[in-house]
Amino acid sequence: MSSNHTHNKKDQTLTKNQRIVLNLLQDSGEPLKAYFILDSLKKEGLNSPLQVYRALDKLVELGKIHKVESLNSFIICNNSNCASNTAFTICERCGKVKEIKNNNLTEGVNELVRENKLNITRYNLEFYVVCNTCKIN
Amino acid sequence: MSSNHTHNKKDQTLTKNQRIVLNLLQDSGEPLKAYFILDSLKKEGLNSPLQVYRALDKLVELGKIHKVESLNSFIICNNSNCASNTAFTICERCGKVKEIKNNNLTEGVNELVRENKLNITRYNLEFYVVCNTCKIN
DNA sequence: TTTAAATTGTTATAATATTACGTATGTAAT
DNA sequence: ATTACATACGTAATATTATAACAATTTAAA
Repeated sequence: MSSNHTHNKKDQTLTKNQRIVLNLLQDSGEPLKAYFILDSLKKEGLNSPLQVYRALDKLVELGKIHKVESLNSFIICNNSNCASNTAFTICERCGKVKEIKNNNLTEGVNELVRENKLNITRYNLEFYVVCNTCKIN
Repeated sequence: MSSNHTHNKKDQTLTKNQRIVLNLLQDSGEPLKAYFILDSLKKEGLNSPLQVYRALDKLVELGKIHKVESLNSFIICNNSNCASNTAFTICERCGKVKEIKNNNLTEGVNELVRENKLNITRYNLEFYVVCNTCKIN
């Protein structure tokens, strides 16, 4: 049983559907839409939207993936120990999405949240940008 | 021609469909979904989803309303001179949505954006909270 | 090993949003 | 006033995103 994916222990507890959806998102690195995932995994045995949505829901719950709300898409979490707080940059020109992690911006936001003593349980931040590649061109 | 709505000059340039959609969102103060708006305005002459979506698109473009992405809903802008940057709190218990404006949090975010010299053109921030009312109960 | 919880597969349908097309309207330049 | 242009309109059809309902099965734990 070899695989070109690196899984941690916790991945072993995923069900088959959850695992193949996670692998696809992992390999892609880009945000993918539910029905694209469905089409891509037909050959793996996924037949209905609900199978995809159920896997996605679970993976979001586990913090392994995130939903990019304004794109109706799902992306692998690139921050292994991230909580439910998410922050993304989305390039307005090319659509590229990056998860922002552990930088001044997210630290600053966390501090602001603490300072302001809002009862914030989690947040989702979407920053629209012109990415470096697009900026040059 | 009297009205219980307060309109500024610019509202005069809105078309009929745009105006009745704006008025509904204004009177409601809550985020409303497109098809709810459609149902509500049947009697005013709105017949198809597209009429609603076109009005909503224009109003978003004008900055008079905002889309709350994670709710697929639209809410009146309560900050008359706001740009395309938006920040909301969303109560996880009761669903109440408030636009955050001109407070420490948004000022802080603006400063972080400046400091980090990201090519950010606009942002949408959604903070999930337990609102004061729900916190008590 | 029996019970409870979670997951599965399937069908159907709900909810959200856009495409395509032709018509009408308002505005500005000729 | 007439043309040209952009914007908005109305309507029908369709695409996209997501969930409900139900029965069967697997899994984990007591």
